[in-house]
Amino acid sequence: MSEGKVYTKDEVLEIAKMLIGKTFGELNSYQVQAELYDKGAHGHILEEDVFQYGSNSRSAPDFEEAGIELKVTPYKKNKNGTLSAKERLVLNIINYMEEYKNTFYTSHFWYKNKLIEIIWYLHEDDKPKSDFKITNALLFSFPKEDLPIIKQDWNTIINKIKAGKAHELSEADTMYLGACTKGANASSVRKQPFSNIPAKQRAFCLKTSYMTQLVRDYIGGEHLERIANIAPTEMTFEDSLTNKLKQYKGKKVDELASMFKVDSKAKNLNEILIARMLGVKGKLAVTDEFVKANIVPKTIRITEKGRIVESMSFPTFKFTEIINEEWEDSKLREMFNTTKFMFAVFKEYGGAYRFESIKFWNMPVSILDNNVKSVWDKTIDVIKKGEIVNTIKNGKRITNFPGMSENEYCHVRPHAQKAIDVYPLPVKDKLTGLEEYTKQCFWLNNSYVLKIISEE
DNA sequence: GCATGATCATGC
DNA sequence: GCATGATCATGC
Repeated sequence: MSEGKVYTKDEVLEIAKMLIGKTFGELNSYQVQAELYDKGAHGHILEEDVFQYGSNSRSAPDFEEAGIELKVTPYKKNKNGTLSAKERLVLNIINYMEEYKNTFYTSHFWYKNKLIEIIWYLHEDDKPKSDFKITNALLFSFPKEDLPIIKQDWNTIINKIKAGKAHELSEADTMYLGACTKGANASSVRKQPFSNIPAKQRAFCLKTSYMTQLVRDYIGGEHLERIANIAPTEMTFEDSLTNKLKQYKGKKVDELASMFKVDSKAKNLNEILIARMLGVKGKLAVTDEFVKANIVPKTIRITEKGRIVESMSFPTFKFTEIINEEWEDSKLREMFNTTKFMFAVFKEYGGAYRFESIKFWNMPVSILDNNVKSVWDKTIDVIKKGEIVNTIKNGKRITNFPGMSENEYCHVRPHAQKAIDVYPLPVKDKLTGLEEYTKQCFWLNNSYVLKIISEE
């Protein structure tokens, strides 16, 4: 914002209200600008804060007197009719050298973002931007049930800076408030206070998953079940869940099933049991907290011999799409970079599987950008060269895709209903002449998952 | 026993 | 009909 009028809170809200129902094209018109100007809204505000998405570099909130930060952000309608945020909501840049000196309530983050006027517009793929329409405005402050988690997230980020690990920050470290990269490119780095290693420039953000649920809640009126009796005040969210589950440690699966009156033949029995142990009636994966934080629950069984039998699968990739991706914004990197996992461990001893513990985990950026990337690189190389099948032995096609024995962390393997369940190939496979191939996906090695579970 | 290709089962 | 989480089958 430049020189000029000081706006009160009411005036800001009035301006926002007048924007609803207008397209960006209309906002650009002289007539609408004049109309808004008459009603007390300075045309300049629209120009700088609506059209430029409030991207000023001031440290104060956009409307300093009113204490309001203005954000304009897109959402979209999915094919199945649901709504989703199109992006994370990027907030202020994290000043590594200064922010750690504060407490949450004296932080720069809180000063700038405690009150945000969120203006939503509907993004439609097939339309020019000038036709996108502003549909909703909300004066947003963090809901009291979310605030404890936001505080923890802020602390998690600050603690990593204090530990000299700003360069290891990942958006998936936290639940709602993330530290996302922000800069012209990956080489936008800055100094950090407790290490000589330059760290990527990052900004606080409300994660895409958080914004999606906010859109569904506020615009769509869809509310989700919250995890019962969990009030993460002093304890972290993970600790409060762990604490709640402690009483069930060592209980046999069938004991738990009868305790919670769950049909013990259910295929996803262990998943249901974890939900019930936490007091959740529906699915744990669609609780308010898990959805907002993009936490994916995975149940894991450890055999009597201390082994996880199966590796962990992920969605299939399309051969024709993956070869056109850049690693930095590839689907695989995006998934591991924004997803937190909750491993629920069941251990076999005394002749039965028993509940053991849970563990939250997200992939360290260094493993993602080195080891996982190399598997991804090799996969693309194999597809591009048309060298998928190496040999055929006993009717089975032995592939050149990176296998489990080549990499400590992950591998590529079929993931389909049948071998004939295929995706097209961009390049004909040299040995077989095939133009399509059995669907594949990236798997986390069972040995790696075991290592994660075993780490203190 | 384990790596790897292949397939099952469920739910949307 | 297919995505996804889960699991089977076989040969080295």
